[in-house]
Amino acid sequence: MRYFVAVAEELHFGRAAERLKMAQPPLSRAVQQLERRLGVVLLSRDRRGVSLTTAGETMLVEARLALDAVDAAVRRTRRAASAQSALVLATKAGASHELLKELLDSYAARPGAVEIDVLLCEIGEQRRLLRDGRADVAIMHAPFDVMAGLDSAEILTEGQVAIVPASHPLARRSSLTMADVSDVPDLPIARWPRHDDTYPPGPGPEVHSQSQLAQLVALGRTLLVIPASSRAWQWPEHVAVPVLDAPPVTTLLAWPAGLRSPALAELVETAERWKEGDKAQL
Amino acid sequence: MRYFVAVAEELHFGRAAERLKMAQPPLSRAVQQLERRLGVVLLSRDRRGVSLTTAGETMLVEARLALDAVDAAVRRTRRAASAQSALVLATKAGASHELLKELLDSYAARPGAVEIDVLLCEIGEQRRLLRDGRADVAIMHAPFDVMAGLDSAEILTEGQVAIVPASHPLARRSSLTMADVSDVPDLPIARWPRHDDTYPPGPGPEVHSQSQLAQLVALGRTLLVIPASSRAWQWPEHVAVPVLDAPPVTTLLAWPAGLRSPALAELVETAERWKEGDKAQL
DNA sequence: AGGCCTGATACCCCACCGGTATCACCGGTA
DNA sequence: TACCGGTGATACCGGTGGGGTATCAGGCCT
Repeated sequence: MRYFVAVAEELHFGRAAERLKMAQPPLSRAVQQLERRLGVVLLSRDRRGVSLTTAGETMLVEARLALDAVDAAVRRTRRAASAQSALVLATKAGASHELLKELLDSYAARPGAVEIDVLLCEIGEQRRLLRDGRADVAIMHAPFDVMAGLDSAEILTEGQVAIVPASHPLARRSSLTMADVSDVPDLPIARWPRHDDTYPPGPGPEVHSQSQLAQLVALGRTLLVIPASSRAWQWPEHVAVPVLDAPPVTTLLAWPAGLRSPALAELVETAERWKEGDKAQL
Repeated sequence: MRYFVAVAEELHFGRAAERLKMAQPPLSRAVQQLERRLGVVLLSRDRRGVSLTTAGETMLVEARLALDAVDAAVRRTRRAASAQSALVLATKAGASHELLKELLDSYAARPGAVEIDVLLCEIGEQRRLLRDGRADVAIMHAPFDVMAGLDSAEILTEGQVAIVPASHPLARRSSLTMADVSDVPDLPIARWPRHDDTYPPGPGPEVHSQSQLAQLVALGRTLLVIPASSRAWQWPEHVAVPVLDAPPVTTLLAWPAGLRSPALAELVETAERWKEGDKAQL
């Protein structure tokens, strides 16, 4: 199955074999054997190249899930065996430090607390980390991250702010609307790749990592609308202006549905208690 | 991994080997090898028997998920290859016939409709069927069924009714409350097994299948609170009385998160359109 | 002390996986 | 049209490993 996925991704037996660090003939045979065992043709080998059949497409997505599940089993088991099973929490680099720090501190103060490793990842990568067992729980942001397939607990809901250069006219406003920021010619909003790795059309710069975006913001080349608590990116030469009608962003803890270990349950409970306390402060 | 799960479930190498239709020694070796590869002790072989270590417990749940995912890949791929990929819909035997029939009929009337196989299953079995690929979509009932890990679309929300023998005093009431039905000495509510196969305490009869329950209802030995549309179980000698403060039950379509095939998307859209039409009727 | 039941070990054999060498086929090109 | 580059398939071979049987080691009963 791993072999099939490699071939399906490369659409080329030679390159796939190279990636798998093996020779091409056994790879061909292995895929043929998989097809024979399933009784299904997964790849159509036309002259000049390979393409997926519809069954092959199903197999590709299902096989990825299955392989991730196997990886997850291995990783989580290893983790459960070693050093009193620390939890691994995945979070985007841009997420609020203060929020996370407070949460981790309150959790660490609990009697039965286990160690929590923080795993920084790129945007949109959390799902994958949870699925293949590299992480146990992630900080995510609704409505940006799709929560499908995950259980979650809300931590904080807040408005969003626009980050603009201090010298820009918009910086003098005390508040903005989406209409104000969506079509600023000299500060186009950056474009992220879609799931198929193509970019949506538009004037903004193409970015695929947080650091790229940070760079562009620092240069004053793009405008950013982010949750109010995500202040990590605020340079002195930039100003944060509330965007009144931006959809509120909810920060939440998310974990694979059904995999609520005792340690995780405690963390979630801490978060919920913290949230209550936070509300009381407001 | 399959071997480990068998041993972990039986907690006995001999019986596990028998179940796997193989001899005991290779099974022992295979499990040892898995432990060596993971670098983790999964089973503690004490004198007289086998028990799971904590790492073994994680492995058991993760391995089950992984094996199900592999099964799902095989099943869904096979299905995708054969007969223009029919959808398989899983539903409890007790769910409303009329609702399902209307839904299937409206879907079948659509131009691009594929065939839909209906798979009847026991209560609580739908998750498993979706997970291991025997079904693509299921009819479930919130709040009874936990939707974690699944995407879903609501079809219908309705109140619940109590099914009581026509001769019983409660049958003469035009409506009831939960307090009325929760503590009727001669009609105790049946008890279902929990996930660990033990039964909650209480006076009611223990049941583990729909047919058992149907039998008890027919005998007038238990009282039942079910969604108003689930009339399949209504015998002439029984009466359905609305229970005003019973939590409303929502019937919904559920499918594994993220696996929304085109055919499934059409079915969901049909359901949602049907729901709108239904509202208009009210 | 001896039988039993358990899981582990010893040893054997064949299937299968991976490697190398080579073929069959197609497309482009001179 | 003949050649060549490139692709995936086939032929064959060797070693690992998974499965089998026979047997051992240790704990618990009688």
